[in-house]
Amino acid sequence: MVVVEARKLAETVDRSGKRQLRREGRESHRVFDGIVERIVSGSLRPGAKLNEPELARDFGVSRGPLREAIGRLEERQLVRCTPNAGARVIEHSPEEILQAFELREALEGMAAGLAAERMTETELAELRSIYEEEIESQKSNSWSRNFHLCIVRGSRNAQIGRILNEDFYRLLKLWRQTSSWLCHGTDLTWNEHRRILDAIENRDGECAEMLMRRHINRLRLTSIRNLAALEKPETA
Amino acid sequence: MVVVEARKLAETVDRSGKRQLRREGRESHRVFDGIVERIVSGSLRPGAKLNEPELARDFGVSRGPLREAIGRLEERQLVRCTPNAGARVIEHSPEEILQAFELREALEGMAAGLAAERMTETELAELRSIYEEEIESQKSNSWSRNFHLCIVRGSRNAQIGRILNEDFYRLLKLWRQTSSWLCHGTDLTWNEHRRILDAIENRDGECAEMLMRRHINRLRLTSIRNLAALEKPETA
DNA sequence: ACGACGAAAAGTGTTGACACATTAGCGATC
DNA sequence: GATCGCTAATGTGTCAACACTTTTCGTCGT
Repeated sequence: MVVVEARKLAETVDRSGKRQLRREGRESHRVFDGIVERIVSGSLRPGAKLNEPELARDFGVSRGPLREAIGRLEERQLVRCTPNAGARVIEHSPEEILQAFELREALEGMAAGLAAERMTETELAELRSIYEEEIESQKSNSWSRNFHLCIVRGSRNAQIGRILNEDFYRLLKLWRQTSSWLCHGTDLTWNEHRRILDAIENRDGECAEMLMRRHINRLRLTSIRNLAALEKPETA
Repeated sequence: MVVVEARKLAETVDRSGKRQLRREGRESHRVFDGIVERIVSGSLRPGAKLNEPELARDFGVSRGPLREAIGRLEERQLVRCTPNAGARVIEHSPEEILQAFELREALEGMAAGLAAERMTETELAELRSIYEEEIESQKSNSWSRNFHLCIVRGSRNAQIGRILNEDFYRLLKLWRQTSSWLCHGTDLTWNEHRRILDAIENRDGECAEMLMRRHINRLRLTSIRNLAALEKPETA
């Protein structure tokens, strides 16, 4: 009896047009993407608390799908949960960020080597055009990612691509929000990119890998210097 | 009234000792681990459906935490969800598995190089004792992982370690359940391990990385040969 | 005034129920 | 006899409510 009552009530609410269930897949995905966006855009700073009732209200869902999304975020190392205290946006130490650059060196190095062997002529032309746009616009910040992205795609290795795209590049965007010492593109970048492009065009996998690893290692070392200068400002 | 009834019932159930809410963290973690165990042990075969009501009953939880666990599993690429059709254990093609070995080559190669520079004398002694146990027991299957694991730990890079431990090694265990063509340890393994150990003991990072990459690449190439032999059995 | 205690508020972890989708089973039709 | 359509059963996606925990804030005592 009670159940029937509840059901009738629910149906009435539905008929009134308050909210009909949509069939466009799962809400938890939308919420996941939304929270990722808030994190990498800086709207949710590292260390910030993820208030479940508030977020649920923001995204117009109940706490069920929201908690699903938070679980996914924790699995992706974007938030950390503490028992009975909820989730907070993860805070990475400089050491962890620099370790991630070692990881990136290994992955993008391998990717460049594979790309040199596996890229099609069409992809090669695209890579060259990306490089030329990069030079022209004199902006390596946003376009640099495209250059690297194009090479990773060309490696024909979805496993490596997934880690870089869905883990590293996402975190990089976040780190740039908060860590000013992280090395951005400089004049050196373009020359390094040119040499990498050249190696790939010559189908020289070994050389492409070496140059890519040097390129990323230089970014890491420069970041370390920036960090040291930041922590010891007496040299200024 | 109804609510009070439900509450009293719940309390009664609790008092009877059937199941009181524990404070040891979240159920979704336990369920996650449980399902991972079922997947890597072969109890849940690739392609098998994850029936939510059934699994919920098995683990003694409701579907809330269960769905949280499934979301985490999907994020870890252990299951794949299709809208309104639930989750199935992921099926990796041979190509994907072989790509993962390229990923492993990059990561473990880097890890070996870093380990050569960073391992303490204590860790080095441990690595040597693992190697010697491996020789003695003439079993590289189970111990090989320990040898590799020890090197990864010695690299002092938690980012690389996390991907290998929580992604690759977990999947490797699963793949070995279903893909007979995957290369296991052979006589060659011990000699390769010996040379890697030697390079690390000599603090020769470059050499350690090269040897580790060759080692893993050989596993990949041997697996490819096994696979080809399996698909073209006319040569037998 | 300041700190300890305790009640109220807010938040987290979990549950059972509901709306919609898919699937399986059955009978009618050709 | 096989196929198509309908119906019931099973399953997925979501929600609101509940139990317990943590935090907040007001009160009291010193």
